[in-house]
Amino acid sequence: MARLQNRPGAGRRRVSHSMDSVLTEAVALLDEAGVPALTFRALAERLGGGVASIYWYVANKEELLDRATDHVIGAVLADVEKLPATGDPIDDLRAMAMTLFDAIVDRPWLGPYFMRNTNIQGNSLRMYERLGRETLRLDLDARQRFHAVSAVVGVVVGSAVDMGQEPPKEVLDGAVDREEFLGRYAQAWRELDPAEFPFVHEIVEEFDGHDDVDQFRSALELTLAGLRLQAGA
Amino acid sequence: MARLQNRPGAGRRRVSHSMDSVLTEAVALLDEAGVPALTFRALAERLGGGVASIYWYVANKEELLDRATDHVIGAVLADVEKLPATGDPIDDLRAMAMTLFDAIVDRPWLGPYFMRNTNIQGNSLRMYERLGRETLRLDLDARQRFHAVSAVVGVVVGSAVDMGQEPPKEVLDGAVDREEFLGRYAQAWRELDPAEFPFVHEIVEEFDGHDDVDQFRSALELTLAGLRLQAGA
DNA sequence: CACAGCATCGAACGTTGTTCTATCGTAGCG
DNA sequence: CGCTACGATAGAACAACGTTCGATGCTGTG
Repeated sequence: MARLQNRPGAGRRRVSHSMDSVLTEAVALLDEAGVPALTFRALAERLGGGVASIYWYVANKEELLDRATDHVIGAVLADVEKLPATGDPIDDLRAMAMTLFDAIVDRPWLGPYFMRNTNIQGNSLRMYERLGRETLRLDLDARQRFHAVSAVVGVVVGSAVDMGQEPPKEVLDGAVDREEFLGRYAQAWRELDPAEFPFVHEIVEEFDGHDDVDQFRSALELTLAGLRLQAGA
Repeated sequence: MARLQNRPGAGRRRVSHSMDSVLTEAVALLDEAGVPALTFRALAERLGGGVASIYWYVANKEELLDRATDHVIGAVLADVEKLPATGDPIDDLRAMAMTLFDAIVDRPWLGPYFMRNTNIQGNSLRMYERLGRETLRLDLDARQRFHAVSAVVGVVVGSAVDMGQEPPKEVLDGAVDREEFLGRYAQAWRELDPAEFPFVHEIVEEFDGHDDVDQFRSALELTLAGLRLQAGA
């Protein structure tokens, strides 16, 4: 029996891709089941082509993730630019941060990759610029402006990472919903010694069933209040 | 020739471990070269034993990372508890957050895993309690306290994640130092169109050679200022 | 029609987390 | 002293992954 070894490209119908189709399908996989679902094999199957072809468009998986991230940030940037200006830079900053956060709520996989490599992520850089431009209207020096934007981005990413950590996988399967997952945690907290954990007992009812968006908004509000104070506005 | 297949445990001298030795060596690997360096095979070799033995102590890699994280957070917690109380809860909160952040600066791999699973991470939970206890002395309601601690932890983790992202690997190899790595980024930014990126140009000199600790401290200060305002103190 | 080079592809490689099953070593017991 | 049960250890095998290799198809240009 003849060995058909090392005869690549024989038999199968060829398929032609494009950077855009690669990223679109990559994002689709990420949306469906997060980062673990984005494998070169799964992506190739979805594109109807071979695994190695993808390497013509991206050098490695890291670049694939960076480009996929920037791909969706492009749409978010468009949303941000459509936001009406209120005249108050801090109000505008809040609106932009909320828009950005909403996007990450929709796509929890975004969190860890957002703003990771502005060389590749051109839209992320534009987003950074857009946020920073608001600080130009505040009475701050360059360093304060730099730190202010870093702080706002930090709040967004910090909350996003906190949220984005996949619940062991029962939730992804749909076997257990988020509510129950949180509830189990809360129950474990309630059973702690109240003398040793007074604070945890104080807030456990707030934690149980809490809304991530509320949590984020509060954190953002604290930062913005501090910023307003700093700018004397 | 006799096949020596499927005769495990034959020949090699047996080694006995302990939860503590497993975690200590795991942390050593993480400290040396980050998360990618912590493989079950590398860890087994370091312990002088077999790969599968580690699975008697932890169910999987996730749990290994959670336990390793909590292992070092235990030491940080001890540092935090040694901190002198100033009488001002917000000043104490700042000191604790700084201590926590310093630990993450020393061990960048900590960032993404800190506070991930308080079921396993008992020390992280105690740290959370410790931070929260300061808010009990502020004039806030339970929800505000919950959000305040979340915000502070968010700032720490957000900055830590931002910092912890391994520079492509030239820096890890020591071929390029952090200074030059930042400088290259800054250079790329300087070459952008000033009309399109006025903010980036405004802050590029601040970015170049900036100190992560400064950046973190500023973000923390904004949050704490907002908190002080909220508590009316 | 030949050629160049862009784009695609199957197969193979090395590494990883994890599981399977066999084995060792000792504490308890008669 | 021997036997047994069980806590603990171990090598080999497996499936999945990212990545590389070299060959092959396709298409526009001369």
